[in-house]
Amino acid sequence: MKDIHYEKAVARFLIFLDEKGLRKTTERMMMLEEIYSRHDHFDAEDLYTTMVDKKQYVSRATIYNNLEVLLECGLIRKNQFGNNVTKYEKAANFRQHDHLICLDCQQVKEFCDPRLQQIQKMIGEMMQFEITQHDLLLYGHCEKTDCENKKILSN
Amino acid sequence: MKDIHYEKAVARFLIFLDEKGLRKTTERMMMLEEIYSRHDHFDAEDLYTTMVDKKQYVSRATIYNNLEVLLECGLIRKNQFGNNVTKYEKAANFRQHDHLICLDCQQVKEFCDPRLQQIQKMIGEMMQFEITQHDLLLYGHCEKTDCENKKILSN
DNA sequence: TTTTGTGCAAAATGTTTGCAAGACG
DNA sequence: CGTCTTGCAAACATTTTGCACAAAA
Repeated sequence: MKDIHYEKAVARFLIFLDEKGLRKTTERMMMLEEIYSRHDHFDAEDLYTTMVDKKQYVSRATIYNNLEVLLECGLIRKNQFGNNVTKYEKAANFRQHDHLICLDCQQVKEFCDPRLQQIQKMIGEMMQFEITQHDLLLYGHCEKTDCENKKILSN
Repeated sequence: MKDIHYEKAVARFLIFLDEKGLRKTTERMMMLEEIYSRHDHFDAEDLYTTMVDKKQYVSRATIYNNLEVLLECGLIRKNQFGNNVTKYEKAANFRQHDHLICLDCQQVKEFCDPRLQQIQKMIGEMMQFEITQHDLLLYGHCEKTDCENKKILSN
């Protein structure tokens, strides 16, 4: 749990809070710890319920507020996989990657492709945009035998 | 307005409705016509208000229902550009394209890159997914002089 | 005439906001 | 202490649902 990524994230967060004149609150540190112990794509409600279950009491308002702070600090990444729910994942120290979503069982896999950086650069020049980030979503059907039931899961 | 794309869309829609045993209602045909006369990325509410303004009375429930039908028929495409609003655009007879979004003024531009098809194919084989579609979002800052004000527009 | 589709209003979902009370610096 | 942050509940925005009535086939 207390791995190197988490330690680095804490350090970075503290510096960020200081630079922005924001306070180091228990809630913020608890959220960072919880997020860095997860390996999934979660939404605000997931985070809220897990934390409450673990007796790490934090209100929804605080969750929403600080997801914004963590996002601005670059410690988490925001995603939307086709439905209207905003999903997050920890971000620092990990390679840029993109997502592959199964339309039947909603599982999300990750992959990397270096060509995307080239595309991003080329399109930016061509369209006269300063592109800061990309997000490639591939949708399809996975090969799990128990998938074709089209179960509706939340992730 | 009554261009070739629209005519083809109508034909395709009628066949689709017939095959699925769905009915050809006034509301469905009005929606298709309105959508094919637009050239933007709109949401359910945009469509609702425009149609009501034009005295093409359709309820919100009907809008939502039939956006699903049109989507399944492949006549429209669904998008989410970072906020929690589902945007749509007409789809038939147009080349696959992707989107470039300005984080300041929210304008959306379109582009094509053939390499994406290759990436899609390769990743599908590698990850053992049958990939049916992709969606590449590039985010950045456009070069409009009046953009940096970070105006909040809806599109 | 039999269903499917529509419209309305209520409910459900996800997120934001206002404000009093609490905690950080 | 002053101010930022939290927690609660109410407000909001978007989408879904239940049901009576209308209209395709």
